[in-house]
Amino acid sequence: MRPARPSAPVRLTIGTLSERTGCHIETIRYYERIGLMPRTARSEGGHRLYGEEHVKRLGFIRRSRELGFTLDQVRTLLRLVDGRRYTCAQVKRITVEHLDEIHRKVEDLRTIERVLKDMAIQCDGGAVPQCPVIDTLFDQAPEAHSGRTSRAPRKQLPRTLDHFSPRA
Amino acid sequence: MRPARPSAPVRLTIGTLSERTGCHIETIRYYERIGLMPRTARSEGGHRLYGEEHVKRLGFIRRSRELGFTLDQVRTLLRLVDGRRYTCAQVKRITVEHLDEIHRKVEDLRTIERVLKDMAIQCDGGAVPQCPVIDTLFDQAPEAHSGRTSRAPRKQLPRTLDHFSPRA
DNA sequence: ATGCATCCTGTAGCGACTACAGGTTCAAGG
DNA sequence: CCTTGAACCTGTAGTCGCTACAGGATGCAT
Repeated sequence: MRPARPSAPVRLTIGTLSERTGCHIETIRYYERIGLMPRTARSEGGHRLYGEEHVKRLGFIRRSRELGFTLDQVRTLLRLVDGRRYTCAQVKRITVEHLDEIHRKVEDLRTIERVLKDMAIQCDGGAVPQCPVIDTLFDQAPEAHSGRTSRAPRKQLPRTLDHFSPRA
Repeated sequence: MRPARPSAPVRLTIGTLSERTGCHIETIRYYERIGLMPRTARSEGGHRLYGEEHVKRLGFIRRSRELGFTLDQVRTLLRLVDGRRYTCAQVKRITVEHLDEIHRKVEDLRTIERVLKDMAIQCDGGAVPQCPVIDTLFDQAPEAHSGRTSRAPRKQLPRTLDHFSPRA
């Protein structure tokens, strides 16, 4: 885990760091620009040079992103770690909050899945210019601010479209 | 459903259309700009004027969006409808494709949910600067292009982060 | 010396909106 | 007819998390 000879620090190029972490070069530079990764030492010609600590840090970021944390959440987590003044309670709060959001997304998507399935099941897939999906999309009015266009109670759909955008 | 007197067509302002459909004014103008909504007649002073057909069309768009179709998919659907040369088979194909993607997202999110839960469950939520979540995020290396940093088989996580971006 | 892979900075693009700034029009009340 | 203020107009920039260039400099092997 720890380098055999601390007197000869490993110097990695951005390409090597990219390979080691699976994170694109452009993304690494982007993370540096927005302050998630530190500005590193440079070679004479200005190329970035990294060490094992950067592999670790970038791994942390990437793993967090894989779990759906936003970069803002990652930033918060890293600040806590960097300051060494974090508590398990703080980290748990962020995690549980995020977990709640994931859960909500899953629920919403499953509702959408159900509605779409119901619609698709009525198609005969025929060559006729008539389709129950189109009819349903036209006739079931979306939630209006006011007005009573819908006559029958509809299946409850999520009010927002957040599942398809990066952030609420 | 149909207007009582076709000789006196209903003329709605963009604000009224917005209220009737629940779609923000800016979004309506945006849809016009990208060609999803037609350029309408204007008042003398240049204000947009809409009729019932626009309420219907915008409702279609909004409902489709609520079900997670992309604007590109909506555009395709509308083109089919507009040309009156669509078949049930075409529409069904688009729907089922979309359904598959929703299903994949649900699966991925549920995996993430499981992993996060496993992590959170190990926290005691204490005031100590030590947390299993942080440890896990640091130690479990993300998928690397090459290299054998991970020693134990990890839970399979989705390879991409598409669930958190608008489109693949 | 030469080639060429890799690196650099800076900017623009993606999707689907949202949020202004800075101006014009509309409709109602006096 | 005039004023007020809500509603409208256009155009541009910002959001998130990257990705994809363009146009050039560097690093290293031959």
